[in-house]
Amino acid sequence: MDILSKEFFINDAAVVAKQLLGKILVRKFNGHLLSGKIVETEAYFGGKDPASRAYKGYNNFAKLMWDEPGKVFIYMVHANWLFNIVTMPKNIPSAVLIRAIEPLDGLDVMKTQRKIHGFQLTNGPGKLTQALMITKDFNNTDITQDNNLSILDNQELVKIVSSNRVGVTKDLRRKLRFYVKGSKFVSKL
DNA sequence: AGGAAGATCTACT
DNA sequence: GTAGATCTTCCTA
Repeated sequence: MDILSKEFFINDAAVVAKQLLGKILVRKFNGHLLSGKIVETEAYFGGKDPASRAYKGYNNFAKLMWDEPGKVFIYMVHANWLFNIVTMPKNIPSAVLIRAIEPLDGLDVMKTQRKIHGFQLTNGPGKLTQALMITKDFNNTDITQDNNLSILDNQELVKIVSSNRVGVTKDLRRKLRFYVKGSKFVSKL
């Protein structure tokens, strides 16, 4: 399986969000290999999107959304790191939020990272960053390069369900949340 | 210095 | 299932 190329992310955020479902997120950490299948994503745009960090125009905080496709964009919300990947060519603000993965490798390591026990390992944007040790340190790194964080292509076909985004009151008309149908690892049905 | 940020957990009905 | 308190960092005043 190959690492997703930069071209993969030069596309509409909603398109990339859908295509990311079923792909494998890989995190190398301290000699361990942690991986999981992406089962839930959300698309975020720029000025037209009230729920986006880029809504109010260019600012220091969300400036990475204007950066090159494939860049990692991490921000803290309510004591949780949220993991985004920038899409679209440079200077067009847009990104995909990874909301949930299905754990594949390194389950035991993930469990020790997460504070609480049980099966709720990676079924939420803040939970998967905890489990995979993704922090602000990854901001601005290129996910299309071979480093400690990358996404592998996967031929597996998944059934995609779209819905409204989670936790967003001022949402757009479009359905911008996507998840794998039937997966038990999504944050919410 | 203050506030806002669209998540998580716990405790309840 | 839902609701409310609280978590931590960064930006802007």
